[in-house]
Amino acid sequence: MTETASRPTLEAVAARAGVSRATASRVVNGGDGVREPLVERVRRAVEELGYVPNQAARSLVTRRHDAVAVVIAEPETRVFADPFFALQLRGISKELTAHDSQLVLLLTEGRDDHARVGRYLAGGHVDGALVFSLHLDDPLPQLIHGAGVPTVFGGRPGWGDGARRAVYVDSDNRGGAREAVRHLVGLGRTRVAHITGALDQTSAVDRLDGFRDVMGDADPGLVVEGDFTPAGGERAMRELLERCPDVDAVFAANDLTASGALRVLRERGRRVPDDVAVIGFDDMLPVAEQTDPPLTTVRQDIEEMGRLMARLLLRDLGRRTGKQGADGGPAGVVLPTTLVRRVSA
Amino acid sequence: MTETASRPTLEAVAARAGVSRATASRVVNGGDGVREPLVERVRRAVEELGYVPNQAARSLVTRRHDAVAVVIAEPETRVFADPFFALQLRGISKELTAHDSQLVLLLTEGRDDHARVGRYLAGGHVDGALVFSLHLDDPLPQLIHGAGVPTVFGGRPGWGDGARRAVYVDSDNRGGAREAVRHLVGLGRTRVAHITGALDQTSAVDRLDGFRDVMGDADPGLVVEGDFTPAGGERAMRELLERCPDVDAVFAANDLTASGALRVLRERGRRVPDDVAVIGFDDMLPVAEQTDPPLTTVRQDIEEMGRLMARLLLRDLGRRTGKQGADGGPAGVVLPTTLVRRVSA
DNA sequence: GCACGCGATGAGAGCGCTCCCCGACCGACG
DNA sequence: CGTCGGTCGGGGAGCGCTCTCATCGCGTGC
Repeated sequence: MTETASRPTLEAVAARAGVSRATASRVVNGGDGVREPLVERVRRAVEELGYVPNQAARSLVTRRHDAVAVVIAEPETRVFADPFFALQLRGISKELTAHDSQLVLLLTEGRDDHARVGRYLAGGHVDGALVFSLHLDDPLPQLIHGAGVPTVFGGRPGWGDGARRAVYVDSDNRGGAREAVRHLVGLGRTRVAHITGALDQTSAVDRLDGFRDVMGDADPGLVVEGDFTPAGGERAMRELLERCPDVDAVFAANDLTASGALRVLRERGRRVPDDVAVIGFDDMLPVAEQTDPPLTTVRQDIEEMGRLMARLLLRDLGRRTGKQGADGGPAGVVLPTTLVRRVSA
Repeated sequence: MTETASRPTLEAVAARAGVSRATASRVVNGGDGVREPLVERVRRAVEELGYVPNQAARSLVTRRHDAVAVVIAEPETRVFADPFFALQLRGISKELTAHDSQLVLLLTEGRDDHARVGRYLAGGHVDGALVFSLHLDDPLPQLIHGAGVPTVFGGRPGWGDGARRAVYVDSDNRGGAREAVRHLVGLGRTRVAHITGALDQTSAVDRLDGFRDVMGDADPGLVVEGDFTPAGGERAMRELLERCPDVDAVFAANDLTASGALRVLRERGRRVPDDVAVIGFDDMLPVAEQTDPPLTTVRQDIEEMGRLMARLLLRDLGRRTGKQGADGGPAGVVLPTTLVRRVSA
């Protein structure tokens, strides 16, 4: 067939259409300012030759790449393997595709990788970056911020001052937590406990804050630290039952934690939701729907988060005439959450 | 700081090091044939200037991109959101990173996207492609095969003839299934059933074949079609219990299916594994470890699959002197599976 | 009917890099 | 000490494209 025989160039298209390279270029790039008959001729030539622009040559002169890096920091098996990132990637991918941008995926684990990512971004291979970094002490966000690449963060970045200027998209962790806890209170529960997530992540901190917004610091014994895993949920639940046997409701930092808690509750003969009501967070379907009983939880629209991140970045890239948007910028966009009532609360 | 002020070029590095552009280039690309003192001078200049090669300019002349596309076809929520792809991506990413290649992620759903992907790959933006396509009738593999881009498939592609020549990496679905079923037989079970996966996917077909390898076609009533979902597993299990109440073992096509089956079994008062032994497939941790009882299952090393795919592709790219490896090539590489014994069988 | 103006087209200069090829320089041998 | 062979460094072309600028042709207004 069409062997690897070097692909046709703009020059070839122009020749076949009987126009100059410049005109052919104009048509390929939208065709403004070229009269209809010529446009038609060029289009046909492109078709017949199977012409595809050489992106490298184009980038060389435009300094644009139509590519965005997605950086996912430290994909420990547990974290990365949950459907979270898959959904975000879907959302991001859809939005980027709609704008003819490519998605360059950068997965990192560990310091060496950080340096590599930093170099890559600073190297100007992509127009911008979407960064997921879960840990408060992760140096990556700062590093990237310093690289001078337009960036949008997924989830509120945890670093002090700079965070204020960073653009990010996050779920309303605090508000969602409040809603969950209020729901429990509305059910008439008085001994409401919270199993936190890994507190080195902003989402865990924010959910804890939401819990406290409603419950205050009344009984510190009702807050137990978890780590977003089922095992952590089990451990925390055991501790909780020991410390406060009269607990009648648990708000778990995520669904996985809740599933662990549920197991302990069942094992100890506590009925859910009769004796103890349980609420999770995430609405991670394979988990939330499969627990026994099905889990009431706070849903966040993960895919939409991804889409929004991409949209924000693309918008920023679009109006990159001057320097940084000096308009004091919209630091963060926070997406609403919704309480999904199933059986457990 | 270092404003966006155009990044330093090779020219600048050469000037600072007091050598020619060509020499600087040689050093940047390995430094063969340049004497030590000069190498050192250039290296320092690179360092001081913070020089990063312009990939576009380089690609323009070398026709290499150091980038590989990963195509994931039809990421329906369910499919894409399971940890499967995340793990494969990890494996792929690690291998690519080790070879200084970038990972361009292409997610598709539907026909339009296919065309887009085809165009992108044919456009020569990447050196090769890693393709995941789950459905037997998916036109994508053929389309890509036709695009003339070096490709490795994830999972045995389902299309007729061409498949024979395609390079792919797969788990030993058939062998794993055999092992699972033999284990059940070894437990003394005589009425062993199989809940299949979605039979438009090669993995489901292969697992069914493995089941038949051991059980023959003895009792066709013991094979029920599922769809890889928990709901499908429930439905199939109900049908099975109705049709063959004396069933004493179930080999489910994957863990999700098994979790659905387990639920029905529990609901019907059948004890697992005492009355009915159950085995899944995948060893998808969040599921297999959380079922009640914990699931015995067939583990496949997903991350390794990804890594292997990347390695195969890179190797192929490396020796791309002539045309396709005319050595009749190693069509497929099949990774072994292992039976993980937990409680359910 | 003629001059002016504006929009459409073509020519050409690079973008930053690699790589070919020639010139120069070094050491060694006669 | 002269000359020849081998090796290393520099000059230059050109990858395919975009974009500026000059040119051309047409329409319009007086």
